[in-house]
Amino acid sequence: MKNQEIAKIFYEIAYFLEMEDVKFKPYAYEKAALTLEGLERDVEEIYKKEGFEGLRKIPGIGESIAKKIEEYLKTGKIQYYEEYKKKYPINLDELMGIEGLGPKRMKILYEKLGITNLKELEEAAKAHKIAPLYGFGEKTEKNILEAIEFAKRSKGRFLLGDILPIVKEVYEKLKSLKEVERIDAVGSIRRMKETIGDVDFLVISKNPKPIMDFFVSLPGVIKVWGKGNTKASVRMKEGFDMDIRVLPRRSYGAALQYFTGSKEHNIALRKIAIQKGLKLSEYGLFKGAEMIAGESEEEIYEKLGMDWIPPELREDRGEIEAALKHKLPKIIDY
DNA sequence: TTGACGTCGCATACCC
DNA sequence: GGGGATGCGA
DNA sequence: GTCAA
Repeated sequence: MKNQEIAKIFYEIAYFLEMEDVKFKPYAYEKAALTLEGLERDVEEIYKKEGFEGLRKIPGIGESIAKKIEEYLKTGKIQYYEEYKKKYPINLDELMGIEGLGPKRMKILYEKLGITNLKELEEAAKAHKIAPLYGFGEKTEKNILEAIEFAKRSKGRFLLGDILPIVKEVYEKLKSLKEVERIDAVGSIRRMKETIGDVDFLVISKNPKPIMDFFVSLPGVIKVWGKGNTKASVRMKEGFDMDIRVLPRRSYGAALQYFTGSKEHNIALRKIAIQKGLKLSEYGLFKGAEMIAGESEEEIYEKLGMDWIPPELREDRGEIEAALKHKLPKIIDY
């Protein structure tokens, strides 16, 4: 199955293009990569049976990207990618995962300091070579060092079973605050995925300040990434991150829907909205400037002509088609 | 052939 | 110290 | 670079 190998190359091409500030091509390559990853069929098999035209039928894959897939299947390489690797001989496997370090700053680090891997990045940061660079500073240098420590220890995803007890405890504490009118844990934790990247809480409140203060000083918080009036983010001692957002009641359902995801599910929903002449965002479902749904998830799905979809099914793997036909499978409850 | 491709909060560095 | 710009993450 | 208008 070559899908994953090719997807990885496309992600890296997207990163190279972002380094050069090319507009929108990164988006195209990322979309193609994402499609390949989620594809049931093996591209090699598609190509054998249906040839170039078969590849072109895959959504998000046009003339140019199909050619590159063909080239990879025939030769095991993609010239376009090889040239970028030559131009920027960087270990993206290691460096793409460093939080807070994106393509723009990576380019500067490579060009000014010749940094190509994690080890070199760490040495440069420890020797205080990074802070004086244009666009960097003391704070950024320190953040990079912390991000390296984190990347070394974990791969950034956590088992649901490991963090669920901690999240439940935090949830109960927040819920007991008098300023909290409602609270939900969303994201992959609400979808009950086996692995969780980070934890998201949504809150309704008219007085967010005390909630934010409480949140960033919870026991187990080892770092505050940021804290404002509507949004805060922390790292827990177990190594995972938690975010909290405060929202108005009128758009809470839309936010629940949006932040529960998955990303693929949301993209598919937005498309349905557009087909109906509507616009779906984290703020609500709109007909022109008028909000026609937003306070509850149920009304959003209803106005889109479908049954409410349980979070566990929201992966854009057929659940939307089923909900439009009102033929969702029942989830076994216990 | 041409326009859209999400958008926003936060932190940070830069400029005045 | 304030204010618009940029990078990043979501 | 891809899609849809």
